[in-house]
Amino acid sequence: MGRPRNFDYDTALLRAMKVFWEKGYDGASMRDLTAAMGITGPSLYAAFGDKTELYLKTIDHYISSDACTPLVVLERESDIETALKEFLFEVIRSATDHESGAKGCFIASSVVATTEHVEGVSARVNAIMAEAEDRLTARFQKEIDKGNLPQSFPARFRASMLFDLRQGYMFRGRAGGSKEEMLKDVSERVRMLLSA
Amino acid sequence: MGRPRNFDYDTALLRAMKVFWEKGYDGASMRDLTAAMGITGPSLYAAFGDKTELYLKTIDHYISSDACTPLVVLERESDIETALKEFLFEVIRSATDHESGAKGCFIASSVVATTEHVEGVSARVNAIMAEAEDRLTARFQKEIDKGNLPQSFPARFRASMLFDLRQGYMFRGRAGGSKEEMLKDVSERVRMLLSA
DNA sequence: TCCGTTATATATCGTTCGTTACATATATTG
DNA sequence: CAATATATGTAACGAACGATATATAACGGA
Repeated sequence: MGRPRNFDYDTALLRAMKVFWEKGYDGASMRDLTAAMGITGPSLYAAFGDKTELYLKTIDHYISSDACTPLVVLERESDIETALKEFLFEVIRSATDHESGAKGCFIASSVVATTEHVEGVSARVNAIMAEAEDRLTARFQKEIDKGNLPQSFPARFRASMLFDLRQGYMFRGRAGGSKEEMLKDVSERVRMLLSA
Repeated sequence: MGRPRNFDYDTALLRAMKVFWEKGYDGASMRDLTAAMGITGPSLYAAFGDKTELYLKTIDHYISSDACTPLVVLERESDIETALKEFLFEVIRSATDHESGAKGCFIASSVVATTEHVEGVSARVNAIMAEAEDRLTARFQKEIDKGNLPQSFPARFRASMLFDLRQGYMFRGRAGGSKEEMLKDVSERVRMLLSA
């Protein structure tokens, strides 16, 4: 009941995320946000709450969509070597070619800077880290259980290596590194990750 | 000639870095900065220029001191396995125990967010990345030349792996990860980095 | 068709922002 | 001891900040 809003909630949220991603929490002004979202201040407050609430909503959106895309790819592909390559392809793609136009990783490049300063950020960052490492570990463990991977390194160890390599790619993307350069040694990285 | 300043330039710069590191460029207000530096606004402007100039000076300071400490350790130690371990120890230490009290890496956790938005940042970030990768590569190449390291992976490849692992540690540090947890698998990471 | 409800647009609130005049204090130089 | 030069502290500038009061517009239900 009542007058319907004449903007799309998810589209507006995505545009807000792009602004926070590129300018950071403090660098993104309400005027930047309303301009990018195509709505007025009161509409923003009515739909998303204040600036901090909007910020947390963009983080939740990123976590539940963009951040897990590489994980889905990794879990879908049965061959571990192919799975790892496609995981890294997806990581590199999102670091350099995100649909929003922003570079790097929203969490690693922008959000993490506010962990101590904006309430609720730390919990979200730790949650997504834990989930990612668990799912990466499960994928390696599955391969070990099938006998396709030497036990010389534990699954959790390979997972944390892969997770940290991801941060490296995200840093490179944010710093302006090219997709082509990052793609160069994916095969060798996979070979090292699977080494005995 | 003229009245001497009654604060220490480098000490004030270090305190400014801590503020930028923890709060980011936009999150750090001039009042935050002057309070932490123990000086007044006009003194800050006279000694360091405006906010952006001060910011760039803190970046230069970090690059020329903190950022290269692990590299120095790596180059000093002759045994490659020990060198890599101590490099990672130093990375983990600076990610979790920096004298300023800030967590993570100033560049990776804060500065990189402003690459597109603050003039001069991008050039500095790219310069320090290039230097770091060159010095890491040189260290691995030296070992290959001595015949202590298989040529199965090129020196530059091992270097970029190590560099990206560093970003992972820095991310963990910023997110509140503990030193002890990070130290756990240093030995195994070194083993994998030296694998054939 | 009128009412209750929610969204929208305009205008503006008080606060904080980065920055700077201005006057004063403390050094060196002649 | 002047004269000059630089640093300091106080106070305040205009601009931009996050947030909102108010009035109007557009829907569903009675």
